[in-house]
Amino acid sequence: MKLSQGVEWGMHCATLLAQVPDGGLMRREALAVHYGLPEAYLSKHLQAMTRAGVLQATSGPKGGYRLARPADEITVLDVVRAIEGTAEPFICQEIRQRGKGASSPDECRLPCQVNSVMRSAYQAWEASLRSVTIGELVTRMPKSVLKRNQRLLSA
Amino acid sequence: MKLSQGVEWGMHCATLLAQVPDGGLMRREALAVHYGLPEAYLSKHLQAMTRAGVLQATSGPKGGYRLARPADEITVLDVVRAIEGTAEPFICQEIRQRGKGASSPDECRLPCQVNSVMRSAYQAWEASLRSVTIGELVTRMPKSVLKRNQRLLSA
DNA sequence: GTCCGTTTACTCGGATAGTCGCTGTCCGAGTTGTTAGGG
DNA sequence: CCCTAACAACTCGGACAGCGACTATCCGAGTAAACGGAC
Repeated sequence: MKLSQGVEWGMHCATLLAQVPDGGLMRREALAVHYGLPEAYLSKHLQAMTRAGVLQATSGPKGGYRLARPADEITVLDVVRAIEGTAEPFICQEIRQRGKGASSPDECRLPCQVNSVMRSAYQAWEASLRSVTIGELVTRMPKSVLKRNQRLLSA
Repeated sequence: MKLSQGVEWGMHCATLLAQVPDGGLMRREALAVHYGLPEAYLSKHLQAMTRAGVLQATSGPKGGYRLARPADEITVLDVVRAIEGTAEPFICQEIRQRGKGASSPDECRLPCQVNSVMRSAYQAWEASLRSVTIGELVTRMPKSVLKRNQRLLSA
């Protein structure tokens, strides 16, 4: 139960891209420099976010990344799932049906309660992440930071 | 973001130990056979649960494991944390303070919003797991299974 | 001056090693029941 | 017959390899701008 550090990178990059004026782009290197991250490895996560449909990439000169949708329509969960994948953290292996004390298939009509509890917790986690958008995160940032970013991004 | 399979093993073993009459014990081998699990590896997880204070181990002949507390006072979260550890899944590395666009320490008086969102989601996950006890899981099991276990455990 | 083709430089994407933690296994330390001997 | 002490067997605990996933990096494929020449 550990999240990849790429989640933090992806989240901050998404919030930064949300501050880029209108349809502007931002190069991979600019993102890396802004947060002091290794550019080569950051590309791996940006790539994943692009595949997941969170970012949109443009090749060639004047190319770069942009948000694929308005920042208010991208949830934190979207970013996390883009980087961490969509697989559930708990995978029930139905050990109740194995071994000496195995339950019959008839007794397993109802889903394994252990699995149900774990799934409920996961859904609560997802719901919490889904309730916040990238756009909201931007508005919560200190105004001095937003101003500085506006200045840096226009240059 | 992936849970160890040991969580499933630990959960089922805990529910089974909750069905042992009064202060009875259960050997490691008996637990492994009941669910068809490799005894050697299962010991690793039982060990962790013992260290965490969820189980209580007795050495020597007639030894074995028992629940350290009444089943109604052991939450699912207790078992999960015993096996997975108590470290938070998201560890904020404060990249907002690094790089060209670094925020000043004064601007970081408030906690990183990304970190706050991730922590809230984790707390929601924990709350969900804390709301269910091992005792409750036992009552939700099919009665035919409980009967069979009673018979197997008395022998 | 305008249009077109070539060149060129720049961007992202995928293929490639390195390292940490979970997976899987074994044997040793500690404890308790047992048993043999003496009183 | 009872008590004691050594023995033996059984249980859990920690130390030891194996493997997959995240970490970290590089170079190549593709693209669009820029430039030079022809009309």
